[in-house]
Amino acid sequence: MAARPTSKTSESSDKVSVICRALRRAIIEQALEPGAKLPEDSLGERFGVSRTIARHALGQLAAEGLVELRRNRIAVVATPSWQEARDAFDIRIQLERLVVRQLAGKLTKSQIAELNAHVDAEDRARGGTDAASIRLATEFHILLAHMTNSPILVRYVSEVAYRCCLTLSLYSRPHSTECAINEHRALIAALAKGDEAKVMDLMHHHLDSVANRALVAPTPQRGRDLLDILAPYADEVTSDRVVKLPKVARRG
Amino acid sequence: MAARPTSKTSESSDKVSVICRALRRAIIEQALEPGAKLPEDSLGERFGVSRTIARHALGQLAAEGLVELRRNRIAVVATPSWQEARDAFDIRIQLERLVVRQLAGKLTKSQIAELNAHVDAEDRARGGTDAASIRLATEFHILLAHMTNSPILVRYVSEVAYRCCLTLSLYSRPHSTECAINEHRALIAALAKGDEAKVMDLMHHHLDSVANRALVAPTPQRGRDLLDILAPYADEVTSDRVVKLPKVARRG
DNA sequence: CACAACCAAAGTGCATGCAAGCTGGATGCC
DNA sequence: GGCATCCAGCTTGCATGCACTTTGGTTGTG
Repeated sequence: MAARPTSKTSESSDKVSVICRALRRAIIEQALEPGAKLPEDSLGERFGVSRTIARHALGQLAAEGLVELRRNRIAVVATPSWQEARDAFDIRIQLERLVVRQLAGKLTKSQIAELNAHVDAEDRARGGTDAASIRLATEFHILLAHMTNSPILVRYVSEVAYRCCLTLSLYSRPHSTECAINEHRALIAALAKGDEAKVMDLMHHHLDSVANRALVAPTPQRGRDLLDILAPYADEVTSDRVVKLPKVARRG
Repeated sequence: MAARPTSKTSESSDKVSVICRALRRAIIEQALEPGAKLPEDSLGERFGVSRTIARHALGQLAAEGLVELRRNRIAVVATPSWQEARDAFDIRIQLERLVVRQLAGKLTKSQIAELNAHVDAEDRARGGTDAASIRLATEFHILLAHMTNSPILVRYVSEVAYRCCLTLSLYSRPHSTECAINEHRALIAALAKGDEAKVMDLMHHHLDSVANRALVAPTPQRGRDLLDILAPYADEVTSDRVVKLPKVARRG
């Protein structure tokens, strides 16, 4: 039962994982929007490490699908397509059904208290920024996964939840997290009660409505497929002078 | 429509991904057993690259759960516990149910032909080494995942399938892959017929029986928790001189 | 003879340096 | 004026070098 120092499953060294955690959080709080550039030296300078470490961290995040690495190009925060977002949610639903199935009726009193405390925090954050709400809502699900004591499940649920988070910045309108809090409370109650089928259904519908609230329509306004976006404008290109391309300003 | 050169989603550069692929394959073919040491210099020397690249590759594989990285220690091929193996299979079942749900009745003729050809290859490999059989059986599932055209699903199914493969070397007896081939054929037939529920059930039971054939008993004879393994012998330690510790020979 | 401290070899942790590739603006040509 | 070309800079790709940690054998001591 040797106390495993810092290394979970992946997360090689300390400095690398610190940078990973920081970037992950920045991404899910939308401080770093999809498409934001992540040059190695800037990261290294900012975190007080060399490019080698920054590079390694970017590699890890790329493996998680949070950043995109292109050869000889600056790494950018990933920009999932609408379809990928929908797929991510479908996977997440299945994984989290597994989580609650394992947890139903098996939670200790202190665990239930912990969950309730977390939802209270979500409640308090309702007036604050969207970023905090989204992060807390995601962390609720990750907290659940942790309670399964299954490292693999924790890893996959975390990863896919972060990815879903990422899509929220892309396709979601603000203030779509409001009602999720009640659904979280309902989940806790059902978990405590211990009805497997019921709680799996609850989770399923909860995530499904989160997805539906988020992925309002398959119109990736800011999505990556700008060729398709520009298709409607293609006619006018030949006719008149084109308005200045609406190149999104990525950096303030 | 620039042809994306080699980079899929993760897999930063070429050299790194080459090493990753080679190691992955070596691991699932059991050329590298769980616990096998993977020193950075040896890898670098073997693949003709510097430690930097070998290190990066190890980082990626660690992110996939195939190798374990411990600070200041030589990286080793991962040694999942029995419980982790069971969890991996549970996750895999859910993910692959998703795969066949998306695929049921939507496969083209050429895709079905491709699947049949693969199973034929599995059949031919039946006389050969276990390693080849296991690899082909795993690749059948990954091939299915690819046909969903969902990069995320491909990634997760591949990862978890490799992890399951890894556990096969740990807990499975040889020749447990025999009957899987028929189940693969049944899956293809059901997919072609297009009955979603039926095919999901088939996949569920197929993977469940693979898991049951593989994870024969929760007795990790070669598992990592050697403290538990030695527990029964602890009594004798005090009484008589101990026989030479059965330290498993990891390297030929 | 058993045990503890010590030390050299091996291996990782990380930074730096140099070569190669991409980006974007300036230059020259039509 | 419009367009292709070229060049400078920035950024990544990768190897090497040094410091630190672990390891396992050796030596000294009770």
